[in-house]
Amino acid sequence: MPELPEVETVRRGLEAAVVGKQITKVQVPGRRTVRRQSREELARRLVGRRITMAGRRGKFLLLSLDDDSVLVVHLRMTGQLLHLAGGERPAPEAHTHVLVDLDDGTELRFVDPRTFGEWFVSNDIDARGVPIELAHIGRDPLLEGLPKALLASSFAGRRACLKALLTDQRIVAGIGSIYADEICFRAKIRPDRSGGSLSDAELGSLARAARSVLRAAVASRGSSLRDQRYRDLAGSLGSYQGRHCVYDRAGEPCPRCGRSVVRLMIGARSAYCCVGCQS
DNA sequence: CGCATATCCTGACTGC
DNA sequence: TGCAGTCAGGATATGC
Repeated sequence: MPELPEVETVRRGLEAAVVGKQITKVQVPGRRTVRRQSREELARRLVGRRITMAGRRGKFLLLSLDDDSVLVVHLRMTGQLLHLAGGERPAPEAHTHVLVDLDDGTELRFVDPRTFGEWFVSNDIDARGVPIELAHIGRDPLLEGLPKALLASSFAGRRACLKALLTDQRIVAGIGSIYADEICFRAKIRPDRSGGSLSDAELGSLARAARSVLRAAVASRGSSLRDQRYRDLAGSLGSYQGRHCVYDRAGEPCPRCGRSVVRLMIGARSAYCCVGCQS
């Protein structure tokens, strides 16, 4: 659910709130959030470190530390990273799996009901500052752009449907279900088309649509759905949901042609589109 | 290799 | 009102 625009909004919040701060205490009550190392090891590697940079690659948050390691955080479906002001110490809400105290008296909390989210500390960082655990992640459309040629070479000969390819993080990093549907709508292409069937012009439209949808969504601080699960660091909702043209709008009129938006099933997953103006 | 499917998990919602 | 069933969809493991 948190996709590139939501994660970028959290990253910007982290940049303002925690960069330059030192970690003084780490508690990991959750059993599932830290999986690649022990909870004790994660805590040991964080305490005493200063946060030097807040980065992002696709849907992964990257907090660089002053010993050249990187704290990697992925929100997955329901993860929330919250920053509590100094002195503000309410009892942790349910499903709070990690608590990090900072030297300015503020605190970071990770809340994640479905426990799919993940934290780990990596020591193996490549020349771009990306942990080797994320080496398989593809191009980030905001950081590195999304040229038509990349889509053309990645989609050529592929039978898999466009939505599956757009959400394949090895090709393009950061697009999930919401933005895949919105990007396909803007590009006027059905999400159930096979990747290999797209024309050169359609690949161009898709690349342009991806850039403009993602940029607009970042400007609106991401999308908070009906469950209001996605919130930024301060707990505020995004507003891009008000601009969704098709996602979760089955039965409502297409804003472009007026025909009813439909929900397709691609595998076991939903895809929303307008069959009137997407082909 | 490509592609589809199952899996992890909780909470919101639906229908009886 | 309660309760079973369904859906949500991130990434990864598996089966073919």
